Amino acid sequence: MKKTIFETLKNLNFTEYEAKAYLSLLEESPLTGYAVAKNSGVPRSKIYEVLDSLAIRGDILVSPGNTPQYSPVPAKELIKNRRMEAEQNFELAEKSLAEFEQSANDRENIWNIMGRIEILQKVKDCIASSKTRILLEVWEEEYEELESELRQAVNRGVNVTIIAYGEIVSDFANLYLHYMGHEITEEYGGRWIVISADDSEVVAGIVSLGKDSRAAWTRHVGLVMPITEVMIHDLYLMEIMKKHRKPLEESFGENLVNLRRKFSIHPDFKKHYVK
Amino acid sequence: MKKTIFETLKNLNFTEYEAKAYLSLLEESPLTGYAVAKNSGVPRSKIYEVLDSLAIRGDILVSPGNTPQYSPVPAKELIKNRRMEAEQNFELAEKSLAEFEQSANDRENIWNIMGRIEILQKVKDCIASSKTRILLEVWEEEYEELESELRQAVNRGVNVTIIAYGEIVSDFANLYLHYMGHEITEEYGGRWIVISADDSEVVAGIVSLGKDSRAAWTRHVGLVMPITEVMIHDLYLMEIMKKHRKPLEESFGENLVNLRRKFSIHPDFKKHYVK
DNA sequence: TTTAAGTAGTTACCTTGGTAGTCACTATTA
DNA sequence: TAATAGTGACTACCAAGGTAACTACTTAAA
Repeated sequence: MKKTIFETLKNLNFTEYEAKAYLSLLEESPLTGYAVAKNSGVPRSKIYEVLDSLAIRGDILVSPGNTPQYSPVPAKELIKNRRMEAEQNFELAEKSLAEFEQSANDRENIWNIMGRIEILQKVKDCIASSKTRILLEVWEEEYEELESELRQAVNRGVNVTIIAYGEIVSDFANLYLHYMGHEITEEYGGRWIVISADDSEVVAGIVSLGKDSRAAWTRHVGLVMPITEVMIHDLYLMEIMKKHRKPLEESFGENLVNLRRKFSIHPDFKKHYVK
Repeated sequence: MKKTIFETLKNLNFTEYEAKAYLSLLEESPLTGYAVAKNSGVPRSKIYEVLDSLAIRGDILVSPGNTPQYSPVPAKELIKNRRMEAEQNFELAEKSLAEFEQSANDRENIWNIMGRIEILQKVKDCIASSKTRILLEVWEEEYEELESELRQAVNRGVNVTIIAYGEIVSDFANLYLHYMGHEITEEYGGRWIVISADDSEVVAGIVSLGKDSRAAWTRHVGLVMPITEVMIHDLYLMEIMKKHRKPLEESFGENLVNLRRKFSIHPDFKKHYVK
């Protein structure tokens, strides 16, 4: 609980000492420098430079006198101010980086994306810039984070087809579900994501390894084509299954899950990716 | 020009090396690590850790291979991502600091505010939280920055009276102008600002010294009352002047500006405040 | 009235980690 | 061979964190 507060304050460019001092002032104020040091755990020998830097930034107020008193700017105001500063900086950044409007249309390279958040961000960008068709193979967990982007794409007139693992519901996309219990989910060795946008751009990779998740993004025809085709074949298969499940199950033994299991990736493959 | 770009990137938590590497990738991509080092001026021996940290943050993309290629995430996307992160952090901060809703209603202390921006921010907060009446003595330069807050206050039903130095126009407030040429402005030794909100809160100080500007904020009755009264007296005087200018000018010589000049603060007073 | 304890503030020094900067070394490729 | 590509081992610097020892003043109890 308290850890999150400190983390949050550090993200608002507080140092540890500054965070401690500010929080103890929020709890009780006004206080003398000595008292802030005592309550916050910041060494007395440091408290005045810490309070000074807070005062100069406008995060606390100083009441001068023989023993000055310190008081915090209310958290709400502080956040409001920080937000405005940040917004200004973003606008400045947009202006000064505007000249670098690049096409970056290389059909030769394969780009590596590290980290689950980054991967999902790239997938979102893909969806957002798509014009005609999206094929998406995705797990329930990731689908939830992509739903609003997908809905927007559909509203733009993009044809969205989703092959999903898990129990998802969608009123806007063509949906194909790979039903399965949770036990089976574990066996897969991890969740992956594959997206093909406008048959010209692909992101594919593992997303269940947190920071160690890896994906590739490419416009390389030699990859876009086969990956897109694989998904299309999967769709064929599912259409066939829908209509002819019984005869197929009979010919492959008691169920098709075992067949799937036979060809699946060995769970140990993870070890190659996780440091 | 280029300095601002580096400054801006540093504010988006780039290090100097990271900024150089990213900018050179924006100018030309994809590049090998070696080429990035060459174009950007980052030492070759550092370029890979720099590019790694950029890649892990998702600011650039890596195309693996015998000699990996690097490509930047377009500036627009980068800023969009940063903005989302920042917004999330602000919302988190608001939640975790919500418990510290303090009244901070001390009528005993006088709080020192350092820096022009911080002072104006405090004045804005005062205006925003006012309920009944605002008396504001202000220069044209500062008035412009406060106008929208003042307008909102009036729309809330707050009675706003402004004593202004300079040529300002306002269709919503009671406005009293101290007309004067620019030569006279210089003589004052600096611009000040005084605001009294709801007769219970006062901010007063100098705002023309940039970072060295100083102001006091207080709810101390011993200060709020006299300061508010001084402004009211100023208003009286201006009303009187409006109607009886001629006889007064006759009794004090050719004009009243000279009288004002006689009693004004000596310009050297600045030296006490500027380091 | 001296003593001890608490309050208030300052000076000096030390450690650590991250960033920056340099040199020297090995491969590989054209 | 020269340019390209990559690595390891240093040094320097600074901000942040951390500790110790000092002065000076006030208050309350022995």
